[in-house]
Amino acid sequence: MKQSELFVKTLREDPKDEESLNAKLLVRAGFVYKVMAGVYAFLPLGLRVIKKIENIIRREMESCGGQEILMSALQAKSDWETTGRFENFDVLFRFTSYYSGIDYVLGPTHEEELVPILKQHIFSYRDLPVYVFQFQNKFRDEKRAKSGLLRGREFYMKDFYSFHADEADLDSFYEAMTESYKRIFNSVGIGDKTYYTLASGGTFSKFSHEFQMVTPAGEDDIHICDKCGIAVNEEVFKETDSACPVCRGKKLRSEKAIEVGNIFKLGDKYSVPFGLKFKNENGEEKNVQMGCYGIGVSRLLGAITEASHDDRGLIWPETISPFKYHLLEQVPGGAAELYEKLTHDGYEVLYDDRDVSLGEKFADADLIGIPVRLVVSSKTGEKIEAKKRNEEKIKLINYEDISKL
RNA sequence: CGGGCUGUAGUAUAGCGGUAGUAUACAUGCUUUGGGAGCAUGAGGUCUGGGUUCAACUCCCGGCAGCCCGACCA
Repeated sequence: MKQSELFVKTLREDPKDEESLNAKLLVRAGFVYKVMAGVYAFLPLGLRVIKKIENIIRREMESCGGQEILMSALQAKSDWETTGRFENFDVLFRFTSYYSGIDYVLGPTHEEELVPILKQHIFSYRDLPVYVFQFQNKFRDEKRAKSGLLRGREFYMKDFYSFHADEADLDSFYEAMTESYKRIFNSVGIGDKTYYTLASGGTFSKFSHEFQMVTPAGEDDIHICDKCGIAVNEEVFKETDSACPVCRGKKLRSEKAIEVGNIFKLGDKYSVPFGLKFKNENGEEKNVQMGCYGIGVSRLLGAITEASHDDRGLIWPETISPFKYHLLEQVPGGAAELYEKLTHDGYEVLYDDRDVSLGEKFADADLIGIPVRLVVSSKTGEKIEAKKRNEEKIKLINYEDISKL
């Protein structure tokens, strides 16, 4: 893509209405636009990152057997009354139609919508298990939105729900999903700082499990056991007499972290109020067992920003960068031919063809953070200059070498 | 939800009870081209409602908005 055609421009100054690093960088680099506190729009570059993350997650969810659907964001009050959560879910956005006086809910999560859907399809043990997932904006009326993309009132999320005939089946799927989550966080470039974390909130099992990425910008305190590689959330750490619940090791280190994923065994918490039952092999009626598995995609965008930047700007992991190559030229048209060739050969390249100084292009390239920068100028002759965003080393290379970067 | 801070061009900021300034971005022209280039010209602004005052962007009160701390966060 030609940068001159990108409608978004970078900002020279940090926005005054943002304090958190992820929001400052993403707004300045033109990845997102702040609509209001806790609500962001995704601009072309930001959306490309979102889509890359989404596709990594989608592949994993499909490999776990998940079928993608898209539920509605607008939900029925009656479904929320069925579970008793219309009254007591504290971050629930409720509103009333101006014309009809009918009450609605903006979905903060989708058990209330999905379970009635499955009631139309699940009757027999032969119908189980079922795995369903979606990507969708969620709405939560946070008392205090904060930290840029990390805690918003509207955010983009992957939510996966599993339905099982019994607890053993739920347990084994839960383990498979845990491994899938680890692969996802590795793929998006934060595997080394993301920990499988024991947390409270298990209504059905003793713990729920979070995936916590270590960062000073985080809002949770976790205790990491380097011996077995897991972490314990502060909220359950208090009850563990300072030992790792897994290996009983005593050497845990405390870190600030942000939750980037969360998996729950729900059991029959939602199948009971909705009457989601099936007949087993013996003709006995049983409650369906459920699990749910979330990843905050837009939060992940902010978290990765926090984890990967320097004082000049963003530094994208290759797998989720909006483009793989950023092509700069010294004089207008100087790299036009190379751009055509790269595009023709299938390279994903952002070509800075703007009529501005090379210095400004360097500054913007550092800010935007594409992993490989290519430059064509009077200094490069027949060669192409290549520099990685996370290295200082500059090399002169031939066209054939580009693919090896 | 409690507390604190802050609202001035697109963006970032200065200042003052009496004609609102700078940088940057933008428009036009010329000169430039390896780390946010130079000169000239031009256009563009005081969150909102009330109060005090001869006069309010400035002082006072309310509202709204943003950020931060706390509480909250299946």
